[in-house]
Amino acid sequence: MKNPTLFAPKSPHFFQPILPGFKSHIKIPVKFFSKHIEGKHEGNTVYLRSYPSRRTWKVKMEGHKLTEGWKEFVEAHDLRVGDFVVFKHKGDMFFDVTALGSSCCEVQYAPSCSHGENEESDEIGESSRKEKEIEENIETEPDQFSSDLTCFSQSVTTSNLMRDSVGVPRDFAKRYGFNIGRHEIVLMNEEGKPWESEVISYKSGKVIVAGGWKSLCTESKLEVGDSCTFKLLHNAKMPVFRLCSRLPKAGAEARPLKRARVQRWSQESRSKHDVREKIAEEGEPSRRNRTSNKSTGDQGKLQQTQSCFIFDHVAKVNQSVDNMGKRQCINESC
DNA sequence: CGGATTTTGACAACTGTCCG
DNA sequence: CGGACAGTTGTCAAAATCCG
Repeated sequence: MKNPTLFAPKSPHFFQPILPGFKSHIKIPVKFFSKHIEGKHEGNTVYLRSYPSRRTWKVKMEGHKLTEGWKEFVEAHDLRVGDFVVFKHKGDMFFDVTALGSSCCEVQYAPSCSHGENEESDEIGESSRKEKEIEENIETEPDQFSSDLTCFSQSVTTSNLMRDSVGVPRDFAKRYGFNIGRHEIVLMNEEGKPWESEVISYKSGKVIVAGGWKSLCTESKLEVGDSCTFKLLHNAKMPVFRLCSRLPKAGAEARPLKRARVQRWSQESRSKHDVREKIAEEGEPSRRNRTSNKSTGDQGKLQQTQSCFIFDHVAKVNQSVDNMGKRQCINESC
């Protein structure tokens, strides 16, 4: 399935999602690091350049982590959880950096007076980001979702993991027509990794997302008791349920939110989970804990389908990069 | 190749919780 | 307190896989 029209980019790229705890450091993918950096460059400093700031940021590299100076870069560019950052290696440890919002589009910065005027300055200005992406800043302000009708929250439970399916709130399902029939969708984690899935409605009125859930939880390190929020994106061929926020067990418990119809943090199930999780930990006699002996074959199929979606996603990122003026293939993913 | 076995998907019933 | 809703669990059928 090699496309002869594709070729390796002159400037190797990698991209990284902005995840909780991102301010202290960001990791360079090991593969990228060993291929393009390790042994090829002396010193432990990298230089980050960004289009909006038009200045160069000096960041310390410890192992394959960017540490000192990264925080300043993050703050200057108002990077938030759910964003993606594309690093284009221009050589000599210089990276052109592009920030993509959680909608997979390039982050727009208000044309502040800092542009041009600040070119010589060390300050980028406020970088006040255009608030056209309403799903931003999800980790620190979960309440903002309560007004965002394109979002819904669910908890990770032993049951939904076991069945590889997760419920969809009725109101949400109704609003977007998922309450009738079956709908192919894409589940996507914070890093943009997609899983083919389906929304299925039952006669009883229950609506579930079937398939991909377990894989997403595994890949995204979501554990039983964690609560996560999905945002519906309609900008693709099929609806995308993108994981845009997560609350670990402890954090979730600390939020006594009132029950809401669509936007809820599933407080009730959380308390249930506490009990059930203990049972699970002590060895739940699961009625469906038989291990699949066909998993290998199915995984092969799954990987094939996933790779198509990943390709789509990379293409999307490419497009955003392209918008900056130069088209490059991203062949170094994390 | 075909029967036996295992796995998975689909649905309904049950149960607990919340809100009006 | 009852209705609505969501999570869990039981059951069954179909599909997939194994194995002689």
